[in-house]
Amino acid sequence: MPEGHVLHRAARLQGKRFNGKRIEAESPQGRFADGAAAVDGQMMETIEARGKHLFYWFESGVAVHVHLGLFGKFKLQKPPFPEPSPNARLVLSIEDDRIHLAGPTTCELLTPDGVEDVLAGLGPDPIVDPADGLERFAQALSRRTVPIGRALLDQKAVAGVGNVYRSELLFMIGLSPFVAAKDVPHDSLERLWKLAVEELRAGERSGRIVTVDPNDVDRSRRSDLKRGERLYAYKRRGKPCRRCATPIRSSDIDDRTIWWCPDCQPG
DNA sequence: GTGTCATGCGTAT
DNA sequence: TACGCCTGACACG
Repeated sequence: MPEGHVLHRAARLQGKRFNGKRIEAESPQGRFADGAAAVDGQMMETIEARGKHLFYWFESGVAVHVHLGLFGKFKLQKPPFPEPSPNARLVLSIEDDRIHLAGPTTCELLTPDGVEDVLAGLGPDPIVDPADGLERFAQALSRRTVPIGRALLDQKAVAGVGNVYRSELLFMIGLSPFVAAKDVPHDSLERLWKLAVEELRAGERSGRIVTVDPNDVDRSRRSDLKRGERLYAYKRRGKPCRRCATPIRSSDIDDRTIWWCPDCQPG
């Protein structure tokens, strides 16, 4: 589930194990062989996430930049380590832990300047910039005529929100995805930002996206929610809205599907 | 077994 | 706007 929370969680959990350790790096698949060779045997200094991007910083000052795209996945493995699958782009090992990365859109070696270039293309990250991000978020949207549902996927407006969160956040504040971004009232943008902060944080902590209020599904605790009970709108086309029972609708904006409740999100 | 779809995004047209 | 890239889960027969 590679929206921003996944990368922040990976940075935290992997960092706990790997920071300050000398690592072995290899690319069984071969497509990152040169990069793996360049960092093999180096000390891992820190692991940082920003939006949907992850950076492994090494003692020589270079960074490995990973973007999972739609398919990429990390696995954390413990000894005895299984044979790396042949499609593993990158495997980072220390004595007691191993990071196994397969299917990323991006896995590249960058200089600090290269990292700066990536970061320059990103807007505020709700997890990194909870307090001062709102102003930049609102500014980025203030002149955009595109629908808010589309603008939320623009990583330059807000870094880390993906297709699940955009449907869920808009449902939660009762805003139609089709309103032009520039026409969204400031107090709605503020609620949207604050909710993004809360929800991405919750996702980072739990490792899954759960937006429903337990009262809306008749369960006592969020963590008890089963698959299919955790979201309000995403992938629920035709199913009754959890708040008003109107069938959830879906449509495409720029070739990505968005789901919404026509009654709770008028417009 | 085969086909479809997906939590993303860059590039070409 | 369309396509390509990359993998895995699931529906269907």
